[in-house]
Amino acid sequence: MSNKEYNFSEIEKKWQDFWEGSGLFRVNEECDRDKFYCLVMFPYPSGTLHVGHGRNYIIGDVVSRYKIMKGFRVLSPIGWDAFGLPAENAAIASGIHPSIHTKNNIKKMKVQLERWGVGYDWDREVTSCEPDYYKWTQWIFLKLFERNLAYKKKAAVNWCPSCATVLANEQVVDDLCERCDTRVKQRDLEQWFFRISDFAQRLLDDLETLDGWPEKVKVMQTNWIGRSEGAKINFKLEGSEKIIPCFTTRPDTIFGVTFMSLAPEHPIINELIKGTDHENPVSEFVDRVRCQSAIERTSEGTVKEGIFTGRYVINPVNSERVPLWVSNYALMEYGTGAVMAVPAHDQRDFEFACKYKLPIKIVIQPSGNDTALRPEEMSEAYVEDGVQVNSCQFDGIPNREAIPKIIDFFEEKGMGERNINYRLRDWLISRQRYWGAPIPIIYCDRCGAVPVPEDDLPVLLPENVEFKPHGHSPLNDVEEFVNTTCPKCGSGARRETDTMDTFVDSSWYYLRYLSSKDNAQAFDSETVNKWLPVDQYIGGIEHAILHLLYSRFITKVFFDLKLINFNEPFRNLFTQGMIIKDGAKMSKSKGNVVNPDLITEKYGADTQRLYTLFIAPPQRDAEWNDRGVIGSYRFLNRLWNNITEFEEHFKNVPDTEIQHSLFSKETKELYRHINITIKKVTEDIEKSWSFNTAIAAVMELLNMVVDFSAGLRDKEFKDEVNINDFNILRLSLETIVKVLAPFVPHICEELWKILGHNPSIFSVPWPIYDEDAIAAEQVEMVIQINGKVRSKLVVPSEISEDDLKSRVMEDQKIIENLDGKKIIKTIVVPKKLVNLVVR
RNA sequence: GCCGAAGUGGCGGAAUUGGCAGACGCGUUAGGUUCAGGACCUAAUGUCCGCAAGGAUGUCGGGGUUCGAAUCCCCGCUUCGGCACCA
Repeated sequence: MSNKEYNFSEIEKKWQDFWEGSGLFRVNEECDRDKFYCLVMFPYPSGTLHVGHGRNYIIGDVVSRYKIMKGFRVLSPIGWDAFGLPAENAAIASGIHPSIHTKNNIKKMKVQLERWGVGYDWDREVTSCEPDYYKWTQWIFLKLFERNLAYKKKAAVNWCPSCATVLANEQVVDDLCERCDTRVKQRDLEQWFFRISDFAQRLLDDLETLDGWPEKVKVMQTNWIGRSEGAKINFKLEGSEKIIPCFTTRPDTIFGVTFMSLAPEHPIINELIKGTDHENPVSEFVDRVRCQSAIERTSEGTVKEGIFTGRYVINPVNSERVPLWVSNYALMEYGTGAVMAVPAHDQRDFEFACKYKLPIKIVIQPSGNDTALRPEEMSEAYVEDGVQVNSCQFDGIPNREAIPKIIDFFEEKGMGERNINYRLRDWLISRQRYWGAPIPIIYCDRCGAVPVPEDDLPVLLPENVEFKPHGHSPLNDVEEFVNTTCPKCGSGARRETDTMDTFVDSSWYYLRYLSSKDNAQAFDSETVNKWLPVDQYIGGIEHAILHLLYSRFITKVFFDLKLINFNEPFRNLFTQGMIIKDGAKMSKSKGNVVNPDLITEKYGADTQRLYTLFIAPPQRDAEWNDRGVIGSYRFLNRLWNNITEFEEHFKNVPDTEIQHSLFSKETKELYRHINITIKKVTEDIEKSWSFNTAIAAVMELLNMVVDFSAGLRDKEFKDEVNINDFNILRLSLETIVKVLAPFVPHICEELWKILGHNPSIFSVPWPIYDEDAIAAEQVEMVIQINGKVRSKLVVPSEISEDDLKSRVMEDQKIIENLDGKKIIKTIVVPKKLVNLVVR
């Protein structure tokens, strides 16, 4: 056999041009055949892609091409998440305008994507920084503003000093900026928010409908939304008509309240202390605590601190006077900003009470009361279940049962009500940066914040801007941008100079692909309703909360606006694992980036694709091994050489139907394995996306074909048996080429031609296997004695149990091993094994 | 602390209604081919004992269920991810 290396660069270019020219991936949205919307998360144009990024696009391409062969009309679009900080930071550093920088990067990355042979409908390309895209991002803002889902408020927000902008909660990880790892600070600023917290329950409920999502992502979103059930209880302020409500998940502990904690930001504090002896110390405490960052305030290790206000509230159930404190562990953003403190049954309250010598009152005792709790002996709060004590009419009831009863009691007496709280906060969407979609709002002294009329969209980003990181948007300094007239009253007014979080851009792009060139609307409802939800979404786990939660939210808003008829954007989600190099995630700063261009140059795109798929199951992280690439390259060359050496025969030997009656033992076995392989590959793709094992199965088949073809080499195919043998070889090679086509499309197109067919292999239906051919006539069975393998027997697969047993007893090795011992039990697993239990 | 995932040769990984552990590939070793290198071909390759035939042992550790456990149950350990002063 020849050992040439195939000319991948010529072949790959040729077929990439062919697919582009023949419009393999161009899809007419009017088409009503079986549709399949396959979507990969669109990239941020950072400049270059590494092999780790490649995994995402390669997986998406495998799915698209497989579905095409299965007869689906596949929509596979791509675009660019093109607004964002890196381009602007580059502008500050180098003076190159972000739009130039971004366009250059897009050009480079597009070449990379094409070189991988990943197929897209480029006619649908969207770029989020282009006015014809961000016009509609602004339109979406207006729609939310109309429905009061976009609003401005002053709040303590996360400020990244390095990025010189505010960040959403989701973009702060362990008190660090998700982008640049700088420690964020708390600042009181007036900012724009989207009311995502109004959708908390729906976002939670609909997770249950997402059967095609990884459990892990659903758990993460559930945690992030953080629902807790409980009650809101009204405490009267002593000496006032005022009520201070507080939220609790443990209304069963209401009789154990011994103090109340207010968040330092609580608006009532000032009036509580005004003119009293407590005014100065409490104010000082409040000011000091408010300077701390969120993490200093809220981490578990932080020492609890507080100060007495001098005032009391009244516990509604027993009229006890409850001292009112301000403490650093009460958060204004959660619940009502006031905590009813039960030191006996809450660890935080317990620590606080110990520190300030506040009373501890037990209201729940462990059941089986041999070990009754006593306050003076407690070293930590008792947070387990038990039986109510010191709780008047509720005494003796198990606390879990008491909860609804106590809430009913509150509701009857007007003391409080059922209540649910969520951890999810509203989405902070304004950014003090240039390179984003301007928020379409105009401030007028007379009319307030006025939305830009739809007809005036887009609010264009001015081109000539000075780039400096100074903590307010560079747009502030552009007079002709800022100064405008009020759309309502016509008097002089100023534009909003903040831009939108880029996650707003990416929260709706999957809709725009369906009408990327439509100048009259963001998307066409009818078309979108036909093609969405997305059948398969593929992307990184890092978006488990951010992008995927925001997109679900925006989809629900559109649903409410009756713009779309579906509630969830992505029916199936696949999160691929990271490619690791030298034990770490690839990054420029670590210098462990593997450049795909070098791999493609040396071995070709198909090799890179094959290795990326073969390296590990796609959902798992995998270590990139440069040596491993060569194995994939060898395999493709082996396949190439085994087909091309018979090229003449494929032309000359008539391609007659295979005659089963002419099968020899070898041909029958090969025919059987052809069918086994089709089955295995199909099931691996369909059921579990186990591309690595699918490819391994094809490798096994090729190994078998290589052995088989050795016997046919140099033969002339003249008699009937000969021709039949050759056509089995032909069938096996054609099958290999077909089932490999989604993985390594270029070489398969070329080999399909060499096998004597017209292009394209993607117009060929996915092969179907013959179930009957898979059944073997003979099987090898393992013979065990006491669970240890002692012999193996080849027997007819339909052998009777009696025949099998007598064959076992005649086996020389078994006779030796039995050594006269007594057989107590015989276990027979048909077609697999026989186990003799002996003593 | 709570929730979740994972742990198998020198390496990536395979095997799940419980039934031959290590498919496939990398690496390594030996041989062939080659002026040479690479490439290619053939064979071997978990560990230990043995010239061999063969035997023992082996899937993070310890128990258990079973004729039989990588797989099921219990108790631990390690790694990774999420949440974490959210009342």
